[in-house]
Amino acid sequence: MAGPEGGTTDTGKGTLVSSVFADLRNTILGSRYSIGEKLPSEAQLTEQYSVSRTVIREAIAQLRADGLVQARQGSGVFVISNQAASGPGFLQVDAQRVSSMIEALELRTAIELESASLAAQRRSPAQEETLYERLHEFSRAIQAGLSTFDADFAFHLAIADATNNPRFREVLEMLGRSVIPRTSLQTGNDEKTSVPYLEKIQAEHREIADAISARNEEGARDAMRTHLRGSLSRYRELLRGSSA
Amino acid sequence: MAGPEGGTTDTGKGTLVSSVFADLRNTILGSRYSIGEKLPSEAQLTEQYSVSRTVIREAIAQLRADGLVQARQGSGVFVISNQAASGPGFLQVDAQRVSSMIEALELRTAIELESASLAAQRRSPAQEETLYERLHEFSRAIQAGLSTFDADFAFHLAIADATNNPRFREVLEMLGRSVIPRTSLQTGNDEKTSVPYLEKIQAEHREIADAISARNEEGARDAMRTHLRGSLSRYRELLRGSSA
DNA sequence: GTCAATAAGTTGTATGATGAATTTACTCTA
DNA sequence: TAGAGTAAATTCATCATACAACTTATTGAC
Repeated sequence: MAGPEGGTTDTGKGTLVSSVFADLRNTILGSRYSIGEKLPSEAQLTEQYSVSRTVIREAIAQLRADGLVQARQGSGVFVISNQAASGPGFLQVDAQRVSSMIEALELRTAIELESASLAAQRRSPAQEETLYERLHEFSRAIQAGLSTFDADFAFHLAIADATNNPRFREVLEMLGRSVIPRTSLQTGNDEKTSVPYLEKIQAEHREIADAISARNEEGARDAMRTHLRGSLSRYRELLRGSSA
Repeated sequence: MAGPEGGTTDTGKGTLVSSVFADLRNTILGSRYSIGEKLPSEAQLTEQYSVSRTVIREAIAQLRADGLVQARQGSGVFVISNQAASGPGFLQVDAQRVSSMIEALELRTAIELESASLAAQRRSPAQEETLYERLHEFSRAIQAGLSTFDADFAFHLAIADATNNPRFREVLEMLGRSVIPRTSLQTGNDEKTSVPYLEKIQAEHREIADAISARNEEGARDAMRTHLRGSLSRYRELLRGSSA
């Protein structure tokens, strides 16, 4: 077995297939691939997610069923659409529109407040440990000058897992990474990646983790609210800035 | 029945996976399985189509992406819908399993707490009016001896609308009516439809509406929590009862 | 430069094994 | 006999390996 690390999000509940599927789906819908572009090969994805080829193939089969990709034998898997075949209202966030991001973020706030509270009630020792491990990874990413993007999301997923209710992870994966300040929203982004800024985030994360660890429901909820309120206000600022 | 039968599309075009997928899909959409029915096991399907488990599993993965079936480890693969593209059934709740209902209800609690709070902040006068109208409809349904089912759900949707964030309605619709105690869960249901019980619900609803009307965020949140906590405990009781 | 043969890379399928969750059957007890 | 507890059988989830089929890049001869 290879180590339980790798690219993005793994450890947790739900099936591996659904995790990989959700992640790939978000990646595609988030326009991180352009139409016609080729996905990494199955072998590469196997590495990236640290799962077997079986899992990758089933996830891709689901993407195919959604009409997002098309596989060509001998050649590769290609993106043929980046729009959800959204029928009656799907939770698709338009990462280009700030207002859409704010809507999603409010929704996510709802989920995460309860998530933090439930996690404080129910976390297992193992889940507590995982939480701090994610915290540490975030720290390492800062020091290494790497993107904290995945580490941030992984931390929030770990909280969701600590509720022992797999639905919370599902919704979070569905909403994708819409909370996390993206450089994809052009915003002079220097500030967003500055070390002091990231360390503030890290401190907020620690606050949340500590409250969950102490089984302090109220504290966890409050710390999470503070954390997300920060993101929300930053987005609101963006919205004002762009319309002004 | 070995060999390439089982009905329709086989040899000829495309991959084996797409063949098997198309055939299974047609079978399900053609209502040859009823909702909740179990598909043949992977081993049986392997025999039936004379293909490997890999192919069967990928085909089933696609059916899952289409929201037609749901796989339960250790149990089997079950049909959960026989309608095509009736929405990207993601957060499909298995109404047959009480545990699944509880999971969904916890999720819904998260949404509705925030929803009530935001509604208290932002409701327009028109939305306030709508809220009381729904309340009234619920009342009328009780007196008429009709089902309060739709009225109940409509009330909650009205709150979601009062947040002025359309996502809240989307999620609520997605989760469906899973909060509302269903007679579909066999439960001697007489109690559930009794007038005193319904009037208690109605009183709780009024409490919520009043708090939103008064722009009392905390109050709205608390009233909603009380309301949903009731449903949750009723389900928990069911769970204990059925396992005993 | 052209073209055919070859090599390397990628998806499609098959097979066997192990783990985890659930259901069913059975045994033992009171 | 009834019931509880356990053992065994099912069934999906995942991993690992192997080979076939197809595409693309490379090579070598002319």
